Amino acid sequence: MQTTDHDEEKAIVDHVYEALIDQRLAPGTKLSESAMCEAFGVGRMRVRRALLLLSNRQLVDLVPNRGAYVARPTAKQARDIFQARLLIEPSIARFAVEQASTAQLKRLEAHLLKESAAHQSANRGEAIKLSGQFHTALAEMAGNSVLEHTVKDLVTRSSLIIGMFGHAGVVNCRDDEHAGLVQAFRSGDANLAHDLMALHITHIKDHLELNKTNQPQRNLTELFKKLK
Amino acid sequence: MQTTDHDEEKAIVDHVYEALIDQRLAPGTKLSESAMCEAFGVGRMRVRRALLLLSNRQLVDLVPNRGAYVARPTAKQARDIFQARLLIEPSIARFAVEQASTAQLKRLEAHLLKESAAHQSANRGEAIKLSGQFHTALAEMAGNSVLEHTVKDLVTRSSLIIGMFGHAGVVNCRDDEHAGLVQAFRSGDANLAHDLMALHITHIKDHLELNKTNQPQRNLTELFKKLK
DNA sequence: ATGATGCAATTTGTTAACAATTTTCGAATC
DNA sequence: GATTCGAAAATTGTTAACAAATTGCATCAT
Repeated sequence: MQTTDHDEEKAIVDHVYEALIDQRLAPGTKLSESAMCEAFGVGRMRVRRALLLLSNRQLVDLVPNRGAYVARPTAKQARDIFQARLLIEPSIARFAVEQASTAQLKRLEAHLLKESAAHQSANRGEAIKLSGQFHTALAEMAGNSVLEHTVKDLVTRSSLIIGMFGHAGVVNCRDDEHAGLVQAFRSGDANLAHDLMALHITHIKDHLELNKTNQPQRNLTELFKKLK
Repeated sequence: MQTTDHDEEKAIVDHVYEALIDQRLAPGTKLSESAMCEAFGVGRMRVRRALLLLSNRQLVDLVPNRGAYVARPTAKQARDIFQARLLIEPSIARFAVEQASTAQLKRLEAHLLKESAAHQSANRGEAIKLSGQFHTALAEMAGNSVLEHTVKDLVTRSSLIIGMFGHAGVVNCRDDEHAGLVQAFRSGDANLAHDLMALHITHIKDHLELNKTNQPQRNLTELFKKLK
């Protein structure tokens, strides 16, 4: 299978997803065409199409004549997203337990180990990245491509939400809750996995400050840096 | 607020959604750029971007150097889609009952009347259109934009699935089941709406023939093989 | 007829130039 | 010093020409 045309922009989109999950791209960040062209070594058309796809997933705001900006979810959107996650992901966990092969379970265990290590070594960046990937990994294991893509979008947008509404210093997922979920996998208890996931998502949501007046912009931190 | 740039291609995308739900665009239909340009009276770029967005929602297959074709869901995709609908839409129905304003309820009643009329007058095209819209209308009423968009995609893809795997002459939704749902709305019984929706989706799915040998294509090549 | 071959015509993909808008920055003014 | 204005620069949006691939069709040979 030769490299088709769409692979390049798919790669761009995937890289942006990853950067968002890892919280390396903050809400409101401008994604200028020239910068993207340089970053990925691609023509303007490819960048343009990638940005269109990202905006279609509501990860990027495309402002006419002003360019592309990493989306800044509203409190309402945040509530909708977590309501959706609370509806979908517990069942994902259930399906994943029911469908998991031993190889998949093994990979999940390995993932959890890396995640715990990152937490213990206070490697915040790595911890954020791995805890986001935990949820998408489960969605893959459930074996339903529709739910997998939906959850991937929701998890990615959740990273933006945490960037907008999370307290400073608080990591998005507590790894011990992930550990509990993996334990449910080991014992093959689908119902337990379901309930633990529901609890887990509720906890993530409860650590947000959605009622805080719509934070105008968090870019203030960046502005302060520049003032220095 | 003036008409922005993206409105045009958004309009194209919306029109295609509608045509797919109404089953006026069959799976496999070629959507050539020139034809689309003519149909919507826009430049090639707009068409191109609209097709990219549709392919991103898996409603269109973009084949390199060969153009865009209305997607032909596989049996696996069909199962995934209905599993997702069975997971999401009953809760949508519950939320909708809980959130519905009297104005919304009134519109739903009006919709049901039109739907019944279309059924009784054997207006197949109109009946298909309205029964598809019933589900998206409920998703709107639930007040969650994430779930609304997700359901809209799933319902649209379901129309393609019915075009692929449904028996000839069978309409996708039975209007009496929609009537039952509206009755649950009248009585404000959210749990009943939940269960009726679950039943309803199960019925739709059960009327498909997903196990039938993956209808490769009712294309001419397949017919030629059979003639031989 | 059937199938293969090659050339034209069509269709899709890409690039680059051009147009329109916004942003930047400095000078002029108060 | 702050503000306003305007032109230059930078950025985004659009168009059109060009390149590449596929399709259609006529021709030819079997």
